[in-house]
Amino acid sequence: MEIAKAYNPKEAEESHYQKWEERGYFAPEINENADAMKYSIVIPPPNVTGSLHMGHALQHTLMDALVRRKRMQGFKTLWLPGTDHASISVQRKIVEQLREEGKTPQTVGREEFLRRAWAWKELYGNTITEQMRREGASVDWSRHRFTMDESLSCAVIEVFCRLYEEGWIYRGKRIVNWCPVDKTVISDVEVKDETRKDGKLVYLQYPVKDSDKKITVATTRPETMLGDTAVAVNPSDERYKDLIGKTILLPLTNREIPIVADEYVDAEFGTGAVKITPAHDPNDYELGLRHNLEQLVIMNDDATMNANAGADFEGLDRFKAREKVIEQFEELGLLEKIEDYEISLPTCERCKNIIEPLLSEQWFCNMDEMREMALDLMRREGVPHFYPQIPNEKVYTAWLENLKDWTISRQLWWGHQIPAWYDRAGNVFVARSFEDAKAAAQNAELTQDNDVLDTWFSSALWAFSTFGWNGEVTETQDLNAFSPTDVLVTGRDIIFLWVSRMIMTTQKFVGKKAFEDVVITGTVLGKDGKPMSKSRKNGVDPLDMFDKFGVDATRIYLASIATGADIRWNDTLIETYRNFANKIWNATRFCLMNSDGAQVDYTYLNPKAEVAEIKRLIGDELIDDFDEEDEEFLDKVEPEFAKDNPKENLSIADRWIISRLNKTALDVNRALDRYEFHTAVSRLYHFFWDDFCDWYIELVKDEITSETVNTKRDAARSRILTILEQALRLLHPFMPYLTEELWQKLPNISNELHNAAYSSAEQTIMLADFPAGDAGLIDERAEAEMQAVIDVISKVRNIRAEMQIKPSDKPTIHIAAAPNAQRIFAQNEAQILKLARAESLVLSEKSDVPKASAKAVTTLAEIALPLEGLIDFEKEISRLENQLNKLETEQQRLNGQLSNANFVDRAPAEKVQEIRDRVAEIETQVTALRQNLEALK
RNA sequence: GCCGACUUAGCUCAGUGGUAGAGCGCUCGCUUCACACGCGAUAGGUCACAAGUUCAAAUCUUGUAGUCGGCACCA
Repeated sequence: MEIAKAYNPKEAEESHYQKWEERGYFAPEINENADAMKYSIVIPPPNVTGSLHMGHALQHTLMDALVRRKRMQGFKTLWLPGTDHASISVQRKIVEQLREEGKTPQTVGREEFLRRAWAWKELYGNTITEQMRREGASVDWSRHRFTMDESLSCAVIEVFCRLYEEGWIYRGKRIVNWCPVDKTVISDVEVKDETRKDGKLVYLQYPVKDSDKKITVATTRPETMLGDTAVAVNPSDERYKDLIGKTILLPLTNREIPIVADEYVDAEFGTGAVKITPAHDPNDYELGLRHNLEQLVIMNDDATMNANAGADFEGLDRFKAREKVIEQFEELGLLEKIEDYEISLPTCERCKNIIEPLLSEQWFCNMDEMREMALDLMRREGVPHFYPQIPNEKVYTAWLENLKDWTISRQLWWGHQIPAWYDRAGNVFVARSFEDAKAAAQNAELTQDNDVLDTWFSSALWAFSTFGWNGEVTETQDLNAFSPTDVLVTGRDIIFLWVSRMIMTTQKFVGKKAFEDVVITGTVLGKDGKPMSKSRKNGVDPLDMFDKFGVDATRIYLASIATGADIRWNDTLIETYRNFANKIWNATRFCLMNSDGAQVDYTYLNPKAEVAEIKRLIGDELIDDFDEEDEEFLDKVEPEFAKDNPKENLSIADRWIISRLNKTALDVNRALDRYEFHTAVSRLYHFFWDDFCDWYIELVKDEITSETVNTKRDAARSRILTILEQALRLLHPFMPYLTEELWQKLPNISNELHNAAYSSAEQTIMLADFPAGDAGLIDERAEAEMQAVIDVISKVRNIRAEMQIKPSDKPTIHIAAAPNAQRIFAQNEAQILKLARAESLVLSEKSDVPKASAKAVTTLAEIALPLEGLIDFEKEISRLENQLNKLETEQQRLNGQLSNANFVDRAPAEKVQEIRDRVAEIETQVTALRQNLEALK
């Protein structure tokens, strides 16, 4: 078989996804087992305006790994994809489009605006879904949902109406967060405080009427003084006591405003006197209500001043107005001072512009009932389980406990229009349809509320609206089959915006938990350690990474990040995994180049079958003496048995790699069960590279590449192929393309390797059974023996490197060891000679070699390489001293512990014994090294 | 102001009580018939600092410093 020398990701990425999708592997219906357990995840719906960024790539990688493993394990698996309609983003695009044509939303009207929005969504809305195909995301496209789909929209209407009818949703006039650029209100969670060191605190003097006194107030927003309707002081503040009840002549305006007393004012802070602007500040608003103050709105929706600000200011932008107010105060001699002041500015999370607190009539949702449901779920069942639990669970519950009403209306057109109608008198009729509203209004003439709902209002229903719940239909097959979902994988930034709200609404409307577990990923930071952003230009486009390193390398790199930890983007790390992909490719290439006469066949890998076969062969007369645990006995019968059964003849190396493989499989499964993706990746990386490539392939290489055709060689070829096949399956959830590409090339692959739930599907690694790992195949004896062999080879290599022995020089290796250790080395003589590049192996119980030898010790062996003429005695002495030093340091430390009576008395006996054993080992080695050194000196 | 996280090799990061780890980089040697995106061998760390608990602390407790995050406040 011709196979390229290096892995070319593009080739593999082109062909497989389409097949997987067309053949329905992503849909839960592929599962043929009627009793299969379900496994479901809903995707955090990306913005329909968006394109894939690193955060998506990370989250999708983790979700896909979870889903692919569960699918391979035979679960009826659904990963449901979708997009949300992103009110503000789309609105902004269409406004921009209109502006280029010299039009505005108002001139074209709502209908035309929405027509354009839908057209835009049709044209560009698939960008991200196409990119997800590139990622290899195994989502069920047949269940793709969009938040403005008809059924999901019905769900929104139903939920709004129910909450209204129950009194949770109401309309009212409040101070809200107004974004003057997007010209809409946004909710508290969409406001981001930005600390600015260059703020100014401006001290303004207000003259008191019928007095020559002035009151000084301080403000960071001087322009709002145009909307002041009072000055407040603390009632017990001696400085101002006599002024309470008097009147201020508000400069720059013709207005007179009262001086009021209120406990809210902190006499210690600033001047102790506060200007009150009820229509432009939440605290002032509350205070204004208490004192019955006028609420004077002085700004337009674009944050320019309106007529209430006075003719001098009308039309001016808020910041221009600020300058002008300061100038005029200065001219009037009423500007006391300006101080530098660190302030935190509320900014719009999306457009970064400064939010203006503004008095406005909006729809709100009181969350008290739903909040209690969510808190209750956490208190009683600990659901959802956050991964990592710290600090996410605490952040989540603390936020819920302090939850305020949610501003749900938006002054936008793209989205779910609020199902509220008004008659001419301004009476409101909330209803599921215009007809219902009209009936309720007794056929009065009605106009619908202009606003739409917050996009997050519909996203909040995602955990059940996606399964068909729409208010009218409240039970569907999918809802029963897949809800609650098993896990939600998302970013820290939307715990409040989305996760918590989804938990609350699902609890209230379906009476279920939305999901059991929540995995909170960290943030992928730019190379500068800051969050990636367009303005910083530190972003890394996942698609560029796919092109440069391949999808699989990018995926497994992302999965290698510790769960929940932030990671600084680093090209050299992704290169590691590109190299890893190439390593897998080449290991497979090697196996395939030597695969004549071989096939993937699990009967080659089962030492248990071997034992059973031995039992059968040795017959009845010996069966009574047979003991599986009796290693001596096995040693005796194995060679006999193997003579006739090359298929069942497992070497120590075979037993070792089988043991390592099964440990790996167990570890990978355990790690993924705990969402420790990085642990799983690390185990796979080191198993494949270190155990399989560096050792196993090298150990069996001679046998496999032998040109002598015989059953023994073919058995060895089959074994390595079978190990490889198992490794590919373990890697598949992280590296879907590479593993499918290679798996399909293996000989004797068929759907018989599938999990039982997929026996009719065409052969694909996607549906192969995921290795669970078999603790019974862990062979500690083989691992210890193999380790002894590896130690010897490593020590010899070390001597060779230090003594600068040419690769072509092949010394003789002398090993002094106990008889049973000698047996191990004898059994692996060929491998030791090859990997240590030696001519011959001499085994003995006692060391007896020429003085001109380089030496080393391992746990089980004393090694000597006679190097007549090659040895540099000085170098050898320092080499041995180096070894000795290390051992003696350890010896000292351990002896220190053992001589501590407290340790021996109080530490677990097991631990003490462990250390005693280790000391004994060290002593043997130290003695040998000392003797060697003596001999040299 | 409150709460929390982090500080480990030159760099980026794993590691929740018992011999300090990985990848990259550095040094040395290899065109060894899968792979130079490779192979082999080294070097490199008072685990931020201080005190405490413990037979034993990178790991638990407290404090200090620095970095970052969330919330509150923001006249």
